[in-house]
Amino acid sequence: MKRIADSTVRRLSLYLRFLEEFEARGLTTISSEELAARGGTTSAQVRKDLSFFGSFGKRGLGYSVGELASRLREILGLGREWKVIIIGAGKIGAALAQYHGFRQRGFRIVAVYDNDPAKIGRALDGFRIRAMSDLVDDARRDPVDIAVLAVPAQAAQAVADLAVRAGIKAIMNFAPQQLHVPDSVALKTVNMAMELEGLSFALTNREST
Amino acid sequence: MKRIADSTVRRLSLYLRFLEEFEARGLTTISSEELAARGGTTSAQVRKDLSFFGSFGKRGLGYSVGELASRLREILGLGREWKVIIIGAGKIGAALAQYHGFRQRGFRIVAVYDNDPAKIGRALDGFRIRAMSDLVDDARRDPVDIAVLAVPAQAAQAVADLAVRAGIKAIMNFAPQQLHVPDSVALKTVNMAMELEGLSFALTNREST
DNA sequence: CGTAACTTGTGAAGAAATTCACAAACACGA
DNA sequence: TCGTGTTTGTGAATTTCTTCACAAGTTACG
Ligand SMILES: NC(=O)c1ccc[n+]([C@@H]2O[C@H](COP(=O)([O-])OP(=O)(O)OC[C@H]3O[C@@H](n4cnc5c(N)ncnc54)[C@H](O)[C@@H]3O)[C@@H](O)[C@H]2O)c1
Ligand SMILES: NC(=O)c1ccc[n+]([C@@H]2O[C@H](COP(=O)([O-])OP(=O)(O)OC[C@H]3O[C@@H](n4cnc5c(N)ncnc54)[C@H](O)[C@@H]3O)[C@@H](O)[C@H]2O)c1
Repeated sequence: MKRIADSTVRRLSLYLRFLEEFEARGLTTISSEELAARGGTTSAQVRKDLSFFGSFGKRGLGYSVGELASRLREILGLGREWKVIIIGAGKIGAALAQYHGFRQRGFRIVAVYDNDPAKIGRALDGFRIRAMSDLVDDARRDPVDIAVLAVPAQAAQAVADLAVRAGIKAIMNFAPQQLHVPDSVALKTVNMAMELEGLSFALTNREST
Repeated sequence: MKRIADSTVRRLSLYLRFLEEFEARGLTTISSEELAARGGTTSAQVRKDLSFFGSFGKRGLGYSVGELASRLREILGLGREWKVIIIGAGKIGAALAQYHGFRQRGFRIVAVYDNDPAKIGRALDGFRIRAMSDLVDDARRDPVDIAVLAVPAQAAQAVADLAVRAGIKAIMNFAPQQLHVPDSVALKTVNMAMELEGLSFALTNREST
């Protein structure tokens, strides 16, 4: 199978979001043109993105909203539930643990970890915060799919190494730190300072043509 | 001037981060090769990225860490202080308001807004939470550069419109919602659920070659 | 049934981004 | 001063991504 670009996957997520909106409004079919308009892209792009995975539409008519949504869920691997742990019960970790938007999409937070003795054992939105020393055993007993890292930058690499050792296969990193993980582990880093710098660049270089 | 790709700007941010690390360690010169190794890219890429803005290196030697860092800061528009407001004093908004990593990089949070009467007037990390009705007047009196949106998705577009009306020139959006703003306003959306879906896709499609 | 109006799926063209590859510049040691 | 070993800056080649454009399929309707 051909390698699918990151940007394609990102757009598929977006399409799914729009389809769910349409579904909620009771619409049953949608054209690539309409889908493109919402997503700020072109109808050819939409069709090309989908064509990597098959042909889901009907010529002259468009796509069945429900069917395309469920095909996209399948493609994105959202048919199942993913087990997620959060490491670092600080400000960002707590916000994420309490955020219910993830569960709706099949990402179930199963535990929260921290290494601060003052936090371990305390409750956080229904979770009792667990010690880092429990992580490997816990994950061996009950495998975890994704680890969300919300620890300080200096600790991030060591924590990532531990997560890898615990058998975790994907990491979403919020620490402003470039992490190194084996190729077999999927990694995404969200660096908010970098996003702000992108805005700063845009503001600074607006006047020039 | 040629249009600079988003991915290029992103890498420049990254390079700057590494340079600051090197600077802290007291190193004075660095080669594109070393810079590339940290960033997971190639030396040619590094040199090409920089070449859009000038030639900052010395052949046979590499780049002066301090000088390149300050050139990058200039390019990214980090020479000045940017005024930032946070709209939505919920879990994510509070985490961001209390996060000191932004100020270090020249992004100064000047106010936090919310529309919940129970929250307005309360203190949040030194800020008194202000009412949405103050936003336009406040911003007219004392212009703001960037608005960070941390409100529920349903409210996001209306809040963005208000921010635009208040003269804000850049928006960083955390709501899982596609926003429409005039071309003159820079927009970045961080959608964490979409990032997770990217991991889900990677995990699902790992076995296939 | 025939035709008009749509819309998909996809090769081919075009644009953009990345990598290659090498001349030119420089440091340094003998 | 000369030769050796580096490393930059950049056109050219290559790869990747996006857009174009159109045949083919479908519906609607008289
Ligand atoms: N707060 C934000 O808005 C924000 C924004 C962008 C990025 N970040 C990044 O997210 C990370 C967390 O930020 P925060 O504001 O939540 O910080 P925080 O200090 O509130 O929380 C960090 C938590 O990690 C725990 N911790 C520290 N070392 C650990 C280790 N080795 N193992 C396990 N747990 C450990 C601490 O006990 C603490 O509970 C940081 O890297 C920060 O740069 C935060
Ligand atoms: N918490 C997370 O970890 C997380 C993660 C990803 C995305 N998000 C997104 O960030 C946004 C905020 O999430 P949260 O968890 O902080 O929610 P929250 O409910 O804790 O906070 C939302 C805040 O916005 C305020 N608000 C609501 N409508 C407003 C309006 N019209 N004008 C001004 N303020 C208004 C509310 O009073 C509240 O204080 C949501 O869109 C959410 O989907 C949150």
